[in-house]
Amino acid sequence: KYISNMLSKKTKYGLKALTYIARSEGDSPIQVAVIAKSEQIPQKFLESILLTLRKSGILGSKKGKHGGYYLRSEPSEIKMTDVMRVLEGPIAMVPCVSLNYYEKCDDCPDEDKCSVNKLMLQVRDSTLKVFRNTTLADLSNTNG
Amino acid sequence: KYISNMLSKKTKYGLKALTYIARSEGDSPIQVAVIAKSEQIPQKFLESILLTLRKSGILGSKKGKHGGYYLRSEPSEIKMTDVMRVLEGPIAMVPCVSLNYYEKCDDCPDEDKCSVNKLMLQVRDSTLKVFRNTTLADLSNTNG
DNA sequence: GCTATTCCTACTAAATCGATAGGATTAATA
DNA sequence: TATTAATCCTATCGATTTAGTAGGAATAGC
Repeated sequence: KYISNMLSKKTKYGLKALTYIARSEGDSPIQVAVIAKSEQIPQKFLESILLTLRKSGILGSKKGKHGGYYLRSEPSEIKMTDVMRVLEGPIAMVPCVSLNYYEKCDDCPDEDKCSVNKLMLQVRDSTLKVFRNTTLADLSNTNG
Repeated sequence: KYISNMLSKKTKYGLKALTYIARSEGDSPIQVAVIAKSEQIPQKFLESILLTLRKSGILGSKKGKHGGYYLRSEPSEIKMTDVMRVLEGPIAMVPCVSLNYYEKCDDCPDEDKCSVNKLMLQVRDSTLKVFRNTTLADLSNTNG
């Protein structure tokens, strides 16, 4: 078995693109083609990802010539919890411990007695803590 | 999109089965059929899962009549890090932050400058912390 | 009106997941 | 020794998801 890559390419590309935009913050929007080339992301794929981010309200866009994408808030205001939920979906590893998308497991009569539930609750909490404490500003401040 | 269920059924079933075995600790091994029925897991699927756990050394088995599976260590000695690695694979969300299965990302020239890397490193560390601090004994002590 | 850009819909190849099928092997016991 | 009950092994399969690709419509600037 190869390495399981639990983070999808979509999310990875999305994070890289957001970081790129945050670093390029000027007055004019950034074009998909520019990001795609710089970050080595298939352009058409990136288009669809940025579209998702725009629909979720994280990015804004401008059409036509000299168009592109821009951040709708300051990087320091953009939390990873929001970004990850848009790109990757619920943060919980099982629906029965999800804050925003809770669902009962059909195979589990009693959650209080479920060992999986207890374990995954801890994982969710610790992951959430990281995402809540990290903003896009932290990502783009990576120095190099 | 439906709820993303990042934890596979395999892992979920495996954890439940291990918990069941830990709780039933007597002198005789536990049969697949018994666990499958009690935990509502497809028997044939469970067979393959327990086989994996046996091959990894977490479970032992006895063939033939009155055969079955048993733990090879005390529940308090069985760490979730090991169990999760066997069932779900590497704990890291991206190969480039994996302790045991490290691989460089082909699309990433410099890891030190990579924003995704830094974020996922934190997630890995916090998840690892949970798995290191939890043993099968903790799971089976869930009272009910 | 030309051109550069986002926006939208649909399709596809490959991989993975969640099983299922069918039997080989082994051990207890009558 | 024959029967039976269990693990062990290999192969297959349908459904879903992933990671794109294709093709063009809509829009804005010049």
